[in-house]
Amino acid sequence: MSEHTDPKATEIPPFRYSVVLAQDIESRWQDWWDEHGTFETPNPAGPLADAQKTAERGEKLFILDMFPYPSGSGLHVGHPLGFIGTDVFGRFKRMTGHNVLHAMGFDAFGLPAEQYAVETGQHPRLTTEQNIATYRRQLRRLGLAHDQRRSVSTIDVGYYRWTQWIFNQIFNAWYDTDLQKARPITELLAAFESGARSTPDGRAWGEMTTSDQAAAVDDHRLAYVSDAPVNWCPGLGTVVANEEVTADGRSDRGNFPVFTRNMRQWMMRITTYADRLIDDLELLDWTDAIKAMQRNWIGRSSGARVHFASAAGDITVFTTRPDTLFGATFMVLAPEHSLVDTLTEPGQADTVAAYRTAAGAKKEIDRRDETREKTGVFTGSYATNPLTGNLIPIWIADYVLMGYGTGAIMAVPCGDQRDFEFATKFGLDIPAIQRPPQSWFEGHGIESSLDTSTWPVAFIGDAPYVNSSNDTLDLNALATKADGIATTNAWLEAKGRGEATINYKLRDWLFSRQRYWGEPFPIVYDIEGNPHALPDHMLPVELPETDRFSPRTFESDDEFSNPESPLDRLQDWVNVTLDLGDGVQQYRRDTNVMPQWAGSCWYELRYLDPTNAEAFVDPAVEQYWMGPRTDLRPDHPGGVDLYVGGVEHAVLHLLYARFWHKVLFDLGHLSSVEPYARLFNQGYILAAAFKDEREIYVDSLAVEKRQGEYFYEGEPVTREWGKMGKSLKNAVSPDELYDQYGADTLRLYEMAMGPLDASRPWETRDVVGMYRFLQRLWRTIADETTGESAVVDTPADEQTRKLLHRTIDVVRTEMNALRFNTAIAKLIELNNAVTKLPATPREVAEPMVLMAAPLVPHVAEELWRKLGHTDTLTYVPFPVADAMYLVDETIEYPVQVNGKVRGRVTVATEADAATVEAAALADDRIVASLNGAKPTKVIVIPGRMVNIVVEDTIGLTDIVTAI
RNA sequence: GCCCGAGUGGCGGAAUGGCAGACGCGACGGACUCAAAAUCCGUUGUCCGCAAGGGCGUGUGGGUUCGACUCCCACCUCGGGCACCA
Repeated sequence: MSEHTDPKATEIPPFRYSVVLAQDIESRWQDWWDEHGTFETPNPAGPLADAQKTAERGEKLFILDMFPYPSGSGLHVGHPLGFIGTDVFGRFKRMTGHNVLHAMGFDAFGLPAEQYAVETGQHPRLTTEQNIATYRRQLRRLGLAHDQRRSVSTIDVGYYRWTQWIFNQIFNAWYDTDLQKARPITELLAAFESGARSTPDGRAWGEMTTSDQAAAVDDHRLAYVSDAPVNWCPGLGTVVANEEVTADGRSDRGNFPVFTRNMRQWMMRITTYADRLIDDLELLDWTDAIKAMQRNWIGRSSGARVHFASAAGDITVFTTRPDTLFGATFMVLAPEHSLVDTLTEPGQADTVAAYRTAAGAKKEIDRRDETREKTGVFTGSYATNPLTGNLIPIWIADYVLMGYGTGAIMAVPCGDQRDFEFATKFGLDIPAIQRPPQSWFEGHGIESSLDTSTWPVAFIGDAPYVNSSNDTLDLNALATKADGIATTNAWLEAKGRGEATINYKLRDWLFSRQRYWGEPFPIVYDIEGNPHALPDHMLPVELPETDRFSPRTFESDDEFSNPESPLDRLQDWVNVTLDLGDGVQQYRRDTNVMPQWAGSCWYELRYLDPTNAEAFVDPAVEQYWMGPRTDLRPDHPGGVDLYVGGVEHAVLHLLYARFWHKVLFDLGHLSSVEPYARLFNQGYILAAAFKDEREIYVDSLAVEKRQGEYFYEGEPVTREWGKMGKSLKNAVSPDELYDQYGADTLRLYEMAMGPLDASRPWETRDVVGMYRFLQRLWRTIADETTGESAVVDTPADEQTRKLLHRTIDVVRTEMNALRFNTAIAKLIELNNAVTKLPATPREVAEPMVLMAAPLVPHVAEELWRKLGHTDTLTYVPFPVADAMYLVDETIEYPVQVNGKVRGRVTVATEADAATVEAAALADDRIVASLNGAKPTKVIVIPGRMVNIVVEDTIGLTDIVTAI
């Protein structure tokens, strides 16, 4: 001690776990792991193969994070929550005998990267690569145990070459509805040629022109060019998928208006997979919430198509209640329905035209302002109800949507609330066709009556039919809705007036974008405009270099502008001379690019075999990592063992990726039916955000708190909680935490603040608690003055040993279940107990370091070294509790009287119920509590507790009054 | 409107039929220091009580049970998703 010369110099011991020491430990171990390839995971075959190592490491386990989009603002502490969680789990599993595959790539094509590049005037490749470098640096400092050799980016030519290859697989496939699977298009062609399959118009194949033949085949492709209504977004200068349009008709990126326009675009026939995408959800270990969102998005409903005769020919409607057809008294078409022009009588032409214009314009304004008041106009025409033979008026109204069903409905006003409101407003007939139960009338406070003019609302449900018969069909005697539907469907089919069908909300996936920063299509068009997939040896089609990468955008409300693809400007690139088997010819390249979702549809597969130049993945490698685990469950679908990511991808990414995976499975390229066997949604990190009086967010870091009020530059601001991020100006960078505490503290805090699937508010001031714990843990094992090990080789006392083994037991269970917050609490308890010992016994120190290792790997490695070990602890077996120390010789039983704990007794562990009961009744405090009252019943739960039931509570009341 | 999920101290949270509030933050008290920071030790749901001890307490109201934060019914509040889907 030299306090006489410079007291301050000696105040902090030289080897205390300070942030300086933490940073030193962390950078040294990160370098060490890299140098030693610690986290390199062996494959069973291919370039990364090491059969011996694969066997040694144990059972395979594939852990996956939703890979990040490298944005220009870098990481904030909310991003790595899931990454840390999977890292802790992966490290734990490595120590319990698993060959863990864990890698991290980048989803780097797409609109935001391009927008960022446009804003900064730099080429998107440059900005994207810079952003990736920033992400890599920030992620590396977290000490994540990723196999760096497997880190792929969707923008790598070696990656998107295979994205293009997969596109061609999909293009060259069709869906066989009999076999319910995709098959190569060559098999369809063969079936047409042989006559096994009849052509669309019944002509013999040989009599068709080449162009007609091509069209017949193209009509079946799973990727196809279609001239159909799409979502045109002038503000972005591109079309977007249905899934990218918000409920109020705007783009989810940029919030620009979106217009429905017919355009020639690439589509993917995802609708053919609708049933399998719903049904196979059963096989997945996903939350019910996500499954419900997917089911809801696909929107399967069974019903019937019914054909109504009219002057313009048959009009087909879709209904889920064909049994209510007797009550259909009018028909409503969507304003955009193709038969509206034909059906409109001259006298109604002006009214109808005006309504259609207004309905079209309505899409441009914010739909939230729309009132729910029904509007509509009569066309002047009538259709025939096939059951009643009655002529029913045909109306148009915007409550009928062109995009669902057939864009036309039969209106049953007594049984559908919307139709009821419409009929009421326009004075149309509302005959009752069901007798609602008495309770329904009572619930609405009206007399039971079939006079619907007394009804306040439509009746929807199962009830006896009335007025539901004609000469050949009678529903009136049927008991249930199911019977009514089946009977009506049979009648419709027999008469050729309809058929049972299943309808879906899901639409085909609009797959092309008129932007620069994406995968080019591996497609060229011949002089007749027919698309041809480029053969494998012509892949990749590299994204051409240009400095004119900005898309042509338009005024956001310029509905009738037309998209201009940036690639269209590169005519030298567009026009090519190729030999595709028919001799050298002129072709034009497709100038669209794929949507951002393309690259994320299959990245997990490329992690498996990132350097394979012959195939997108080696089948043996895919089988090893993704093959169905029928040892776990007979119907296991295969796929990633644990997929962790945010709930925001519940529909888009997860639906698209499942679709591609199933196509590749059908075509024989994969052994797994589903890509992600288990999905875990981590919560968000929330942070306080502050708004000034203009409702504008202000920089959270500059907000001051005074007496419970918040101020920004002296002005009062209001606080709210939101997802951490740039837009709310409340992002906390991990760099700040590295500087203040180090990465281990950040990791530990993020895991300790709550369950992984719950959102939680970020509180920088709480972080210090985990920092203090690491200091105490360090001090338990290392001498703060010398930096040497402080553990002793004398055995631990019995009590400490028991605590250790109980901790091991719980920590193992909790880590397996991804409950890291409770595992951490147990480790803190153990360490706090050990702190009170005169010295730390090695038999406690070593397991404690190993248990902490998945959570705080850097400091754990350092302590492991201090304990005399020379290699990384990454593959050291995780401690196993000795059952011997999990039981005590005696147990303390809480003793309740009428459910309230009044005392406790200690008895031998093996004591039987009678002994425990006797001990409880003999306890002084219990005797006092009973105050002479006779127990009517004594419940002894072995190992748990005793409850004494006293019916006569006079004794107890006496005690209370005595006090 | 429909479909999910959640309501526990000042705060984050723990306990999934058996001792409510583990662990952490904050707060309060103490040690060290000239002092402060850092660190360490102790107390901390709430009310009554000098204390021993007791009352109350998991959004609200019922129910099941020897026993309910936990299970059931109804309601309230908050968060998320879908939304004129025929």
